[in-house]
Amino acid sequence: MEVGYHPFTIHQEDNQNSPENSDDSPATNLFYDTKATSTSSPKRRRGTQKRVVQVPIKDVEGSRLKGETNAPPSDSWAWRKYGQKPIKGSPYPRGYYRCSSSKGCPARKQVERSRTDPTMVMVTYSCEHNHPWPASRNNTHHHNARSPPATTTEAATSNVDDQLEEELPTFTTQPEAELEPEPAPEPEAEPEPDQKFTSLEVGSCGPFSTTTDQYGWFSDLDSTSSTMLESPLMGRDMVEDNDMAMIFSVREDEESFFADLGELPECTTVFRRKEIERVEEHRRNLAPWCGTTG
DNA sequence: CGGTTTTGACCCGCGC
DNA sequence: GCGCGGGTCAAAACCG
Repeated sequence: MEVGYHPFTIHQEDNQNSPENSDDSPATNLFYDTKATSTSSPKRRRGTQKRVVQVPIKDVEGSRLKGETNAPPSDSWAWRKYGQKPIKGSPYPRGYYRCSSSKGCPARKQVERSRTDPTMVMVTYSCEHNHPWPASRNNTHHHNARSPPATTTEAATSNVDDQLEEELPTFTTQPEAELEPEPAPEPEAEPEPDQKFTSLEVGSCGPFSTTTDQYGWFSDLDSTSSTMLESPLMGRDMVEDNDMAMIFSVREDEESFFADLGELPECTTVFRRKEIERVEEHRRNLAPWCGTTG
């Protein structure tokens, strides 16, 4: 990775968004459901959680994938590409990646360049509910068998990760409260963490983790943003408490981006760090979103 | 040699 | 029922 996700926006989405809205409609873009998927189709995994991150392409360009239009933004996990598909209406293909950090890890991500803003890349992380993500490579570089991230763009991670590690999240997401109350045990989702991972914190759920440590992916992100946006749009049914449904980190210069979104402003709340800390403390009492092994 | 990427085929859900 | 589109599989190629 080059610089992690610097300016970024984070969304949560239902597992099955309208393809048409997958990335190019800002208004819809900012509204993503977090309901776990409940279809029975093997393709539509049950209880999957999704998070969408919008990453400026410039942060990604450094990673030159051979002719790759969607250089997958690097994060602290190892991903292996298992497919690529042209997306209707988009000049850019969508890349499908699966977590290679541990065996049987159901974590996936999709990388696709934004249609409306080719300078942005939409990264959709998905994880089965209650499935523990492998520990962020942030904390585990040394464990990985293939020392240098064998995958795509993650080659030059170390420095940035270390850097980011220091400015740990002053913000957090709040997914768990919105999740269906059912424990939803998913035996099949139980990963057999690779041996090499057994000594790691497998409890954290990667991009879906929720404590400072567990905010694995957030810790990968630059948290220099001074403004957080909450999107109550997640829906009350999913947000049973007053907890934040979601927090977007937005650089000031990106606020203009949101200003363009007609519906957004009226349904967003600006959070300051203090606010974030408060919420974060609150949310610590909540059950982890993607669950822990325990 | 092992892991990753590429890419066409296949499967499935959804809309008509 | 059919076609379309998205997501996944799997074999071959590629790479370190």
